[in-house]
Amino acid sequence: MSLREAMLGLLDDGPMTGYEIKQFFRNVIQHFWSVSDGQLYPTLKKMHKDGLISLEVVEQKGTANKHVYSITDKGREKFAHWIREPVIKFEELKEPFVLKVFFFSKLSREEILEHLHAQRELHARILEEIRGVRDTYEENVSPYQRMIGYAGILYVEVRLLWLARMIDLVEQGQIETQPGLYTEQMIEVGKRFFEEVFSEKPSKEFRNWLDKAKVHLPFPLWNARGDGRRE
Amino acid sequence: MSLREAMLGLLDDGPMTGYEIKQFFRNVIQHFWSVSDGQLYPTLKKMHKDGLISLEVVEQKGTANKHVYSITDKGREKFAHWIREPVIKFEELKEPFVLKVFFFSKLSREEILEHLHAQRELHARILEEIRGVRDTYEENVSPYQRMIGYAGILYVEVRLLWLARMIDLVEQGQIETQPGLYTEQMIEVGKRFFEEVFSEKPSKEFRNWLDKAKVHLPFPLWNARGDGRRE
DNA sequence: TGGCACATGTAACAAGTTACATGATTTA
DNA sequence: TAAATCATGTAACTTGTTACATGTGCCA
Repeated sequence: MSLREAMLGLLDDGPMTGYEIKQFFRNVIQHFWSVSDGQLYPTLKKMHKDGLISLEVVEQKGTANKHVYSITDKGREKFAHWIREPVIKFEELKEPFVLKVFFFSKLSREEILEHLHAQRELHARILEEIRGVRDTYEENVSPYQRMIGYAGILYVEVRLLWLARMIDLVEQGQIETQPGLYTEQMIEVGKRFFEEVFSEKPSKEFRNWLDKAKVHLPFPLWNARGDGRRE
Repeated sequence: MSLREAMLGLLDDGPMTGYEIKQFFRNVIQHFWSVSDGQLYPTLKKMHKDGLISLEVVEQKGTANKHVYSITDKGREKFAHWIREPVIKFEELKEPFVLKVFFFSKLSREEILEHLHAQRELHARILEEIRGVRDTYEENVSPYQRMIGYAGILYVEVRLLWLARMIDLVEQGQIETQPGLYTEQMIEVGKRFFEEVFSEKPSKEFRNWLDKAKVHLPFPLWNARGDGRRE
């Protein structure tokens, strides 16, 4: 559980109520890390019981009393230890959608396209939302936190690219759905796709295809200015 | 839980023992989806109890008896329903390492670099392993399964790029670690980095930087042939 | 007058990890 | 002779989800 550590990190900058923490998760790190009430409040309670945070109840008229939590020395120590612990585990691509792709050969072309289009629309929507969050909070976060926002956008764009390419292949009938079928052509097509993504000079056809697929590169993210220079 | 569905999908192609399923997870989809014994065997047992799979015990001398499972009509129906269900949930970046980056402003430059270098080495190692798996199994999987392999490589490469860039910024002192500090310079630097990643013509300096950072673009993955054409 | 913002929770369940347990055969 | 492979599991625990519960004040 890193939720405990995430909350300790927030409380390290000053006292907060559960509701305020909840709002932070909902507004600022929405698509990167969400928490349910059913996890948040019991976790705070347990952290209090364990002496990681202290509690001050602020009486309110009309609505439930505010529970203002502050980090304790023990909590600060726990956080300091956690943040320095090396990360040795690789995060897997353990996503239900990817698992469905794994078994796509069991579906018809129409069913596959339905899945792919729905997934593309989902990601396009999320991308807009992430950009909105970035625009709203960009000036209030640390440079590292900004790097996470950029990474999120980059990941979603890469996913959109992958989806758009699969849609294209399926629509053109270049992926055969017979189980276990292996076509030389498919490998060629797949290799060339990934070859172009990061190539120095993507071909004109590839750029046209990107437009057609509605993948917007270069993105609004970096407001391409075309001067081609770096720091 | 999609483990149940993953196993139904495998058993749909023929009977397997728990051990064989375990080997499949370990060898073929290692870095994409791993399972522990403590989850695999009890899940199979529960699926059998629920009538999704049937069991035939094959007696063995010397070692534990083999439990050969086959999919039932009920299981096939369940799988057919699951694979057609639309995916409406966006997968979050809920990774402990990313959370640590979120709080990097609480660490010293040296501690940050230690984290970043360790993470880069981890990902470089995983990339080699994924490539090894791909080379071994490429000809035995469906085109869709191959697309997942490519996606995995692409994701790890993007992560490596992100890490290399952060290392560079921190080493050059372009990210200040004072909490909450906001520098115009940092935003410029960050924007330009992401501008170049997908640009039509990355600058020579950027390409040199990629070499220095040991991010191999174009990668061995697509064995760039330089003819610049598409199908 | 219906819903949203505020503010906190519980209970039941599902999913997943870790450590432990057994025991023969094969390979280094 | 140590350890890896084959082959199965249990028990305790952690983490996370979903649905439900309570109640005021404010805005359209």
